[in-house]
Amino acid sequence: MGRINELRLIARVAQMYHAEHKRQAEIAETLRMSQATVSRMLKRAEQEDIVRTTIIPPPGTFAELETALREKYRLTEAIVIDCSEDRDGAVMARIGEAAAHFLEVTLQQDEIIGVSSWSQTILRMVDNIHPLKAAKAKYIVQILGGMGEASVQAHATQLTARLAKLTGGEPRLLLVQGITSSREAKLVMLSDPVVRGTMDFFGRLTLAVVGIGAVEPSELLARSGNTFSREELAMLHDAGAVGEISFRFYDKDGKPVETPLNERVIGITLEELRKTDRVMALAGGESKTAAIAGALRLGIIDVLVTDKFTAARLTE
Amino acid sequence: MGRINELRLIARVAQMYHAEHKRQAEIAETLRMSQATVSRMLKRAEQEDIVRTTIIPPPGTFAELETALREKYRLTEAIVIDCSEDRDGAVMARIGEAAAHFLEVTLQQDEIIGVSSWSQTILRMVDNIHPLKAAKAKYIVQILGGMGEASVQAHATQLTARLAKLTGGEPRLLLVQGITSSREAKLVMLSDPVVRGTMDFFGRLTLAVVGIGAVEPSELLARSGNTFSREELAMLHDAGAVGEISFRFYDKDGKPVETPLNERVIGITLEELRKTDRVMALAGGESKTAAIAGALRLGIIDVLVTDKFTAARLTE
DNA sequence: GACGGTCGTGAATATTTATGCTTATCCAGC
DNA sequence: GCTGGATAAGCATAAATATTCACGACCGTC
Repeated sequence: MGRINELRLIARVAQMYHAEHKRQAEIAETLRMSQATVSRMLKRAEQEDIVRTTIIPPPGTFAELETALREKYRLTEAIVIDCSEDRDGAVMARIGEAAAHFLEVTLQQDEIIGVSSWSQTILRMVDNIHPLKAAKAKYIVQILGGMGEASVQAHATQLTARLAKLTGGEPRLLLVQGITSSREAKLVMLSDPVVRGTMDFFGRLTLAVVGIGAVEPSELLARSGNTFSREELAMLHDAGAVGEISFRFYDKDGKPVETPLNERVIGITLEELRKTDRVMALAGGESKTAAIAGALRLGIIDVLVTDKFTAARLTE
Repeated sequence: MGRINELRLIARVAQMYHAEHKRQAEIAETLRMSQATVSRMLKRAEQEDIVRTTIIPPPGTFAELETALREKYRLTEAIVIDCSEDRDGAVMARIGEAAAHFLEVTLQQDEIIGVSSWSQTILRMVDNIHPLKAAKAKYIVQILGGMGEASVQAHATQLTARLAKLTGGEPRLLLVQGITSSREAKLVMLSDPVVRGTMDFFGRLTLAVVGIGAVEPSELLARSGNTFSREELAMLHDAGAVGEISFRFYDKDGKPVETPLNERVIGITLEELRKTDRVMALAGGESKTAAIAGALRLGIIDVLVTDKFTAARLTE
């Protein structure tokens, strides 16, 4: 009896507020009640489902997949990009682009950014960064040594330097092999004060941008030439390794896989990544699905940028 | 290219804000941007139609009709009530109930309320007023003399007194005939200081609650007995009178109709009503449609309470 | 390549909204 | 009929949100 009149009034208040864009104080005056009452009525309007707010995701975005990813893997943020097909080149480009935009918008003053500089996807990200959007980074730190021959290494260096320039930061390069030939060789490298200087930043990063690699013999071999021995590959495989970040391996449950190989890598460790404020991972593609799933279970990734097909597989 | 990423982010912010009920400051922190930017993004989300707010009128309410009425007749407020059929008794009861609720909610401290105390609908309103809702009225003023025989007059007096009691105000009665037998008789009545005292309030009302009467010989005669002469009725008719408020007549365009009858009425004038802060009219029913339409065109009514059928006819 | 206009930003601040507190009333149970 | 707890209101004020401001970068013209 009284309820219908009450609801009518609430609906009217909601209409004035939401549709006619009147201030609560104005509504209160028109309807001769206090602003507090109007505020409370608006709250009730939501409870009674008289006003309903719908979020319509813009076409080409995948809010649902993102939410599912965030919730399943406890991410701060997930970015899922559209792509017509699984073709790797296109996917990487789109991931890089989205990551670039996100980075630009969320970049803070004086960040210390670590970048895993040999990933193709990260390269695409740097390609797409719009030079400087107000905030300036402090240092751009290369968090993994170079790969393969000198000319390829130069690429990595350039990427880091370019990112540094675009963000206004100072580059901190790691001019050594990412994977040394032996434990001893690594120790020699580490004796270089410049190398140590760069590596000192690993524990002080405010943001790390990393790629995720799959553990498939073919891929690893293709990428790194003969850096891995047949035994090492077998060892990784036996230990259940499914992927790597900065050549630190882990299994499908997100448990780090310790092998002697660790001793040969010059790059950030998973522990150091864990201590980093924000870790942003860029990866997509069918072949990397297991690697990404494992990486997410490590619990060190805050932001994932991937494609819709991979996202769908990850949330299954 | 960049736009899709931008929209994605806006949608994400909108989701966090509207669906997850996070504060802007919290969103800003999560996404490493300023609260100002979040606020701006939310505004853009509305512009881009990424968030859409819908007001769902509760069943049994008629927001559209109300809006149409408000706009067509420039009302502050229109209240349209549901009723299954045009049966007058039921309609009056519902109108009275709705008016009572509105009055309760919008009643201010120390109002001086004028009430046209012989309308059946207003009687139903008073019946439905929930005794006192915080605010107390100052005076309840009877704005039209009594009608017909003494026993009926007592009714009117009681209504005013009851409303006074319910609202905590002091009643100001008008213990005279609403329509005197002649101009001279009226002057005699007006010489009574008590009557004058009540009438002095007519110009100081903060709220007037009035009924609207149709000009149909049958109805007028039925209601008022033989108070009108055949000549007067003819005069009203010739002048195009379609309705009355407090026995002040007007035509279909909302132009007051001046006849010698005016000289015999003891009650508030249209001019006095015009000066009143809020004038609330209660009326519904097929037969009163023209009278209501004319009344609304007078431009003195702020709030109309009516039924859905009448509202529909009025907005045609 | 310098110049004015536009745009977008964060910090500070103004405005608007939500809420804690107090009071008054109502209702249920005694 | 009286008391205790619940409810709802307004006021004052805290909290949240919008806007102003000043500044720096970008862009198209000269």
